[in-house]
Amino acid sequence: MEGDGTRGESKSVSGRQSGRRPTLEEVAALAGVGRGTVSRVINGAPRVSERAKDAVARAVAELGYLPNQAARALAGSRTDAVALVIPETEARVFSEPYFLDLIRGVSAELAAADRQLLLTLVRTEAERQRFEHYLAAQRVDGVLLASVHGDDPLPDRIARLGLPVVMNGRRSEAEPVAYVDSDNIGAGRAAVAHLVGRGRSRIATISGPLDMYVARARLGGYRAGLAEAGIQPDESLEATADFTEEGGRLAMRELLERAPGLDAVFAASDVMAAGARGVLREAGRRVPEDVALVGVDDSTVARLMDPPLTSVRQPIEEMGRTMTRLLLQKIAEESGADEAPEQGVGGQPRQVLPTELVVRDSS
Amino acid sequence: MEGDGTRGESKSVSGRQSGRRPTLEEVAALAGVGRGTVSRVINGAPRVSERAKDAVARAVAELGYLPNQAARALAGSRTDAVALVIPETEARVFSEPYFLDLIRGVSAELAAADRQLLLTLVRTEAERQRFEHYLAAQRVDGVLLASVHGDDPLPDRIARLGLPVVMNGRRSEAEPVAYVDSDNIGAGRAAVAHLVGRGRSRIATISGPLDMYVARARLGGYRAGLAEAGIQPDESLEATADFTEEGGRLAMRELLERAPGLDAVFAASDVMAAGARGVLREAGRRVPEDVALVGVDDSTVARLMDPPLTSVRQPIEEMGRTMTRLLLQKIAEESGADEAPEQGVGGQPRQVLPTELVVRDSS
DNA sequence: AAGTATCGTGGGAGCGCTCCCACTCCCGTG
DNA sequence: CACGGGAGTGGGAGCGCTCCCACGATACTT
Repeated sequence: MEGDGTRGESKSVSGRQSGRRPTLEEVAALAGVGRGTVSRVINGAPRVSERAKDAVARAVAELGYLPNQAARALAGSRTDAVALVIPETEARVFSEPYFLDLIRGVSAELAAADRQLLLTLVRTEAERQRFEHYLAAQRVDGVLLASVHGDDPLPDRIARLGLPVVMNGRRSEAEPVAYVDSDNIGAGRAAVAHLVGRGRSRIATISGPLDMYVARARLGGYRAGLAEAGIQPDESLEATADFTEEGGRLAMRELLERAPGLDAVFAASDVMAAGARGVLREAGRRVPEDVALVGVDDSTVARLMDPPLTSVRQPIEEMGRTMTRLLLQKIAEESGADEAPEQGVGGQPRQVLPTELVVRDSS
Repeated sequence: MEGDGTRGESKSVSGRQSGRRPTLEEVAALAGVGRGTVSRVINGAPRVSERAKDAVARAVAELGYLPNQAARALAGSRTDAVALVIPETEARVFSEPYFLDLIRGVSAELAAADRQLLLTLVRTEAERQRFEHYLAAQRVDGVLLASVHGDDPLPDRIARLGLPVVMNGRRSEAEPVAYVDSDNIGAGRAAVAHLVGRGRSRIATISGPLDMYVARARLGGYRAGLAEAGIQPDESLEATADFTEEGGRLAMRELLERAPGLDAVFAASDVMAAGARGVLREAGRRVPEDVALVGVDDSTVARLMDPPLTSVRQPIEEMGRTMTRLLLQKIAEESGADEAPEQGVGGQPRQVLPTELVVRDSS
């Protein structure tokens, strides 16, 4: 059928330059150089004369040339795209703005490097399968993985496919895969130090699920903080929840029962702090007069609480940027293997970003 | 002698140079058919014999064949990718979970259709430029546009490029571009009807910025609701804010001053309601006893407020799904132009999804 | 001076797919 | 019993790019 005309005619609308989109070949012709030279200029390859660079630049500008990504990917076997994987399970677990901030950081950094962001939310096992197919089909150059659970095999599986990976958060202290995390231990310590500074001594904590490293780290920080202040640890002051509001509520009830004399609570997330706050109110404890309260995340929730919640801020967007930078670096090293002199043996890059206490009225 | 050792031997797990992926050609060879036939089977083209279909399916399974997307895109001039554009300006404006929910819906629907999601956050003019380049470079088959401002030229510009577009929300009542919106007028009406049912009669409203259709629509719904209840409209009961908490605070102060006798407030977003709630507390007005409060979005904020906020829920994720479905349909129609189903003359598809009142303690 | 390393360059050879034309069957028809 | 025609098929011709080899020109050796 000739009826396939869509191709030619829909393009003629853009009209401004000659109908079709210009190709490398046309640029080369106009610049009076060969295809190879144009390609080198476009890709910033080293040995090209100034004269050629100039001519090509002019031709590119005149024709409004834009490289065809598909052709590039086919010929160069790379995609200029990076996947950001978010396991939906955790979307509830962390306070919502978290992922948006992370995406923001990743997106910005990727845009700056002229890379595409492929967002993949995997919630079901089926979607996970599908995603692994994706990877196998080499549709991306690398993978960013958001908050992974303690026993998630995905990171290793991806790494085994030979694809560069960087995670947000880690699965354990000795994480073998490259990651960017925030200083969760520091977060716990800072919170406790602050509470101690406010004259509190019966400081309880509501931690996250202990199969998550982030939860263990914050709990560890809490204990370290107590130790540093010379306060005896007391197991009856430690309760475990699941990062949800309801979990925070339950844990707080438990704590009040076990240790009615507590005068402060460090909740490992703002949302859990919100739950705790409700229970405290029901129990007739004033915040901060009777019980001081500190959360983690510095999310909207913290600001909207009554009283506004003191919280440990994580540099989420910055984590997104950092992990992206790390990944791009790994990708670059991988392709130009000879170009990576400093890289030692088997050492995966890891980075831990500092957290910061934001003091409000709840403490 | 097949010197090609297709199977088994190239199992070196060294990682770097992973065993080559099988190509169409190899599948064809194994299935004992031609390339064309395999392509037809893979793409579900019509006239292929059952026998051939079968042989190909078997070969595909055996080799673990996955089509190379880049090659597909190059040869077929389509990308199987869709861009979701979120203008960052509004990220603050709407309550945060909004976009994540939207992304979730889009992502799910796209995954089901085996399409890639390209997320693009444009915050600066520079990023906007870059994005338009992207589009011009035809790296996507279509574009989804999230909450666009009243005077944004982007939708029209994209449409002019000949790319299918579907927006979330609209710029005005007579939106020329295809869109999916929620029933904002209905939201206002429902809120007012509910408040009237609770015996309130001096019902105020805090609306969003009136250059946004969504704000005008909710305000319109509010007025319609009053009219339906036979209540005289009163301009001193209408205040305008900007969808932020601080804006809600300012508007509430203004309202208390202008109309101290008010007994209810319909805020056009939960976040603004939260701001208003603070002011009411400072002013010694109890919620809901003295003043009933209703928001819109049914976000986390609503649940965490004290008392929990009655709010009009929008089906955000469903909007994401719907707009994606619409877009995919447009894309399909565009390529297989003769297939165009019921779609009439020049009419862009539009859909308005219902909202739903979630009653809590604030009213 | 000739020889050798180096730079800058053009262009052939694909990358893996879709498109489409040509071809073979094999049916029904006149 | 030849004939037109549709169903089913194979494979050539690219899509626009990168890779890489070969080549001439320049620069540096000895």
